[in-house]
Order: sequence, then structure tokens, then C-alpha cells
Amino acid sequence: MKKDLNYLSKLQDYYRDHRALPSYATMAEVLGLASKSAVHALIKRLVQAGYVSITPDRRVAPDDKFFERAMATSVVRAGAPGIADNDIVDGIAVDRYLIHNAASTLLVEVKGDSMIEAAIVEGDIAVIDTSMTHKAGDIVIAEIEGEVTLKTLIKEQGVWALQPENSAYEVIRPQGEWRVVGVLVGLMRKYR
Amino acid sequence: MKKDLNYLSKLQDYYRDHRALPSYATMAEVLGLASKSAVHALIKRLVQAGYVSITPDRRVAPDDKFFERAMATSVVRAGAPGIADNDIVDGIAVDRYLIHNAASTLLVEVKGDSMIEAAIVEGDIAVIDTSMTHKAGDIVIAEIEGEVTLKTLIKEQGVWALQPENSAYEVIRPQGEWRVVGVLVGLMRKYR
DNA sequence: AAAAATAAAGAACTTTCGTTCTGTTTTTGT
DNA sequence: ACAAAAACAGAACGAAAGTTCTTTATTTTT
Repeated sequence: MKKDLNYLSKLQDYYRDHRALPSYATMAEVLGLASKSAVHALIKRLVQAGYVSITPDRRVAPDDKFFERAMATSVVRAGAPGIADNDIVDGIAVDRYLIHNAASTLLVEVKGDSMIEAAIVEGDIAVIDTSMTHKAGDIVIAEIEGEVTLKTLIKEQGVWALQPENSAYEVIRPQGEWRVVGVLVGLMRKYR
Repeated sequence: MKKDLNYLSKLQDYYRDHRALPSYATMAEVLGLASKSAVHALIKRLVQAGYVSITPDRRVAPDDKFFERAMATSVVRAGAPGIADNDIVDGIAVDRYLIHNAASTLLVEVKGDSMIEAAIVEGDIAVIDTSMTHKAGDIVIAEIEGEVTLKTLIKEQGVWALQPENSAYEVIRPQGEWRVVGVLVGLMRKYR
């Protein structure tokens, strides 16, 4: 069991270099084992422990716990109150946090200050899902006569309208052609 | 070429679900292709384009560009059925956009409303770089007597202080032991 | 130290892998 | 619209895949 974590870290190294886990044969090579069956047993244990899982076509893929070590290296003292679990600081995990469906996801940079009371400011990147059905209360990207805008979708007496989250702006009640491009599902912002 | 990006996004979806890319046979299944040779040709093109690469034991692994998401400009042509293609300016990799150095990055969930005027609200995930040197004006995570807090770092007559971005709160002038854990470099938020 | 449990080696086996080739269909460019 | 180019289907093939089983080493427990 103790030794397994040693094997695991070698697999983590391999994964970091290649973004994929290899076959049992090359795993044996990487781990210094002489037989595939030993690897087979090892993987069985790692699956049991939740570090890796097996894909439908029998490939070994990293599971949630697989990424834990990457964070253990961060210098900050562990157990600090309020500090979130670190195992999310992995590229894939961050990506997964914000994006549900790659094919229907669109990133749009926010312009203006019309959503400032919703804590959305100029320069923010809005993560938009274009496949999601919208409902009242959602923040959406709408296209009105060729203009694209980010607003809160509301319903006034059964009629859709777009509400800025800034008391200096008026509610938009589209007259002509308009449509909802997608629903806001995430937001990201960069400092410095 | 146009269709390849469609295939790519299906592979991205598969990767999201399994954290690994499958064999050519199941790729064909996922992509709706009837032959492995078509997949073989597709992968060749995707390697050429830098989306994926081949591991030493001939597995398909995601490359840098694989994690990029479509970034649209804020203006869309009127009457277009979707965001027009030439409005897609570039790809952004979400992880690399927010995280520079995974080893020194920390994610902290924001509690309270003390930074609301900086458009940071409860539930937001703050991306913190612990290796970066802090300077006045930075938003930082500070640890004061065991408590962790997110505030703007300021200097008052040569003395460091922590300023909430909420006029209802007072400036914090730490007396005892305290330190800056890291500097805010990014922010992410999830809706729905 | 002996016994029991676990880990690794090694060989054998079936399935599936990626590759290649040829021929057909679809798309693209003029 | 036609010709050229690219994309796809389908079959065939050797290499490599994961699995299983038996035997030997190594660790752990008593």
C-alpha cells in the first residue's frame, strides 16, 4: 500500500508529460516492473482506492484523487481555514468547473458597466452555453438587431424583457427581431 | 477543415467525461464515423493542427490547443443564425488564462460581502498566486491571527493595511502576527 | 520463526489495437 | 458544371492490448 503511492507518483509524472496514461506494458517499464500482470494488479488497487478509473474501452484514466499530489506541493500551509480544497488546481479541473459542454460553449468578453450590480464588470470573460434553455432570472447573451448584449432575462406580464443590473440603465423591451444566444453559466476575470 | 472542429468538440466532450481519449474504434463510434481509417486520417489532421499528439505508445493525447475555447467578439452580424465564424477571434485555454503556475496557485472560495464593490461576491473562487510579490493596490489573501481574508492591500504612511471594498467595513490595520498568503490573479464564478 | 497474506514474474490466450491499402463518395475550386 | 482534391468506407494484417492462471518472492502477522 505504501509502495503503491510511489508507483502512483510515477504515473502522475508520466501523465504530466503526456496528458495521458500509457498501456500496461509501458507502465511496467515506467514503474520498473517486469510483468504486465503486476501492473494489472496495481491498477486494480488504484481503482479501488479511487485514484484512477477504467474507461469503457479499458483504458486507464485519472480519477479525482489522482490530482491531489500536484497541490500538496504548494507551499502554503495546509489546513488554513477557508482555503478550498486544492485538488481543483489542475488545468482540467478548472476547465471542467466552468464548462459543461465544450461544443456549445462560447466565451464572450464583457463590455460596459450595465451589469455592475451583478458583480460583472468590463473585461470579464463570460462563459456562455448556447444549448441551454433560458428561463426568467437567467443572465443571458441576447442579440437585438445585430447588437449583442449581456442582461438579465425577465418576464413582464408574460413578455420577455432584458434588465440591466445597473440602476442607471433602463429595462430593454425588444420590439423587432431578437433572440437569446445563450445562457451565462460562468465568469472569469484576470488580475494583473 | 470546418468539420474537423466539430469532431474535435466531440472528442473534447469525451475527454471531459473520461479524462482520456479513446481508441480509434470507439472514436469512430463517438464521432459517427463508420471506419477506423477515417478516424486515423482525422487524427493525423488534428496532430498537424496541434490539437492532439501521439504518445510513445501510440495513444492519442490532448495537446495545448485541445483545451482552447472559442472566444467571440462582442458584436455579431445581424440576421446571422449563430455567432458568425469570423467573429471567433481566438481560442482561449481556460486553465492557462487563469493559472500561470499550478504549483504556486491556490483556490479560495470567497465568503462574505466585504469585496462587493470590487465586483467580488460570496461564492466566487479566487485564484491566488502564492509566489508573486505583493504591492500596494493588489488584492491579496492575508492571514491574520489564523483568519484568512481577501482584501485590497494598501499602504498608510508606510504601514501596510487591508482595505475592504465595501464602504460598510473599516480598514483593517493588523497589530499582531499577519502575512500575505498570495496575490489575487484571477477569479471565477459559476452560475446555475 | 513459522504461517498467512500480499506482490511480482512469467507464459499463454483472445481480443482489440493502429496501420495500410483500394475503391467510393463527398466536398472544394475554378 | 466539371475536374481535382479531400474525406470516408471497408477489409485485411501484424503487433500490441488487457486478462487469466500458475508459480515464485516478498511482506506482514501471529
